[in-house]
Amino acid sequence: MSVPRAGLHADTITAAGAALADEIGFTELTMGGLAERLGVRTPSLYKHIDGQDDLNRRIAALAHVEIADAVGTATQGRAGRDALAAAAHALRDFVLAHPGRYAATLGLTPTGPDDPVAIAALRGLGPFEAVLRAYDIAPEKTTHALRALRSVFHGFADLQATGGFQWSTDVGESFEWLIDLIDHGLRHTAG
Amino acid sequence: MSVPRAGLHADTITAAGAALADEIGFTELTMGGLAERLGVRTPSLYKHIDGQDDLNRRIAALAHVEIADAVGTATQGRAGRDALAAAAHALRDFVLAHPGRYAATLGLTPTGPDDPVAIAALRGLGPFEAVLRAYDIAPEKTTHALRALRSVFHGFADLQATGGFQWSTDVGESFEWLIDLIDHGLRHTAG
DNA sequence: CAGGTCGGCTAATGACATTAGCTAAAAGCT
DNA sequence: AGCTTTTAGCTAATGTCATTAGCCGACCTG
Repeated sequence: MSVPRAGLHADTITAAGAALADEIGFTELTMGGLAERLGVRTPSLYKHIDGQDDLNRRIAALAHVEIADAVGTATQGRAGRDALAAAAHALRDFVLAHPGRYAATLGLTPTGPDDPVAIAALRGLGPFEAVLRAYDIAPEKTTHALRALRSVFHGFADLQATGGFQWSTDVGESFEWLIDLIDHGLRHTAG
Repeated sequence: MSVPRAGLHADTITAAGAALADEIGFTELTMGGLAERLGVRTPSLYKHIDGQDDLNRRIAALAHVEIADAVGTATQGRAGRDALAAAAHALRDFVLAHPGRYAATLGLTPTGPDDPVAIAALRGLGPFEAVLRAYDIAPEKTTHALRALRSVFHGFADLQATGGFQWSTDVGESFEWLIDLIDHGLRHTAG
């Protein structure tokens, strides 16, 4: 029986899993479905990844890195409200374009400081830190501001992605309003 | 064979499911585990609820109602920054005390306008609307402000519940700082 | 081309949700 | 009380999924 090799690798599998999750939803992602997508039998995946939890964490880490890249490039050469808006839009666009891999980042408890997910998540903070630099935030308050930014944008992106906004008023307009809210807040809470 | 009835009801099952989810985590909640907790065989649950998805939605609806109650009572007789802080703390306390049922509210797409989950979620907005009343928000901007509040507090609560804050600075302090940020933002974005 | 590693495979197991169909407990009626 | 009807438990069976064990040929190295 001839069984030519498929040339799989952990990264290929992760990328395919992320893409499939974007298509059918993260919760619908199964090992069997992913294997089929890759033209391979389910157990073959276990030669490269350690099971579904490992796959989920790899997808989450990938998403964190991609988000960091997107927000980073979006804010290049911008400052203040400009940078804030660019970062917010980049994150929101990412979530709308890739709801599956974004969902993978939620509800994951890091296993430890050396967890790839934790590392990627930390790296993802860099661009947001850069956005804050243009505001007059006391150094010891930077952590608070960082957490605030993360909360706000993830909260909005998440609620939109999961259909939390049922009523009719334009969501994009609400998003702009939220950016103004944060911009004003950052200016006046700096002290 | 004598089989005395257990006296189950959809509401009892929902309550037990919510409690169990708080203990072991929402994603670990299974029909079998819940049945065992209730001293009953798994298929018996199907006489009262329509399966796991139905159970999840019932738990989510319960959580929405409970959150609305908690935030509502917490903000009674308060206004402005006081009310804002009370609402934020009530929500955060709820999420920390009941992570399982809170998780049930996330990632659920409402099936329609008559979905109990959607109705409960809408009712959950009332208390937040009340908080906004003390701020000088133009009526046509109320929706934006409401969405902003929801995004901010859910974002923070969620990140904390799922361990998104890995580093050391006191989270409670960050929370107070966030409340100030929103308070200032609401005052200065009102126009 | 001989040998070893390793990536595919089939087969088996076990957890889980769900459905079908039985039976006895409760509830209602005369 | 006795009879009937409804219904809430049950056992048994099915199907989906993740995971493990173990085989065997493909590829690399000499």
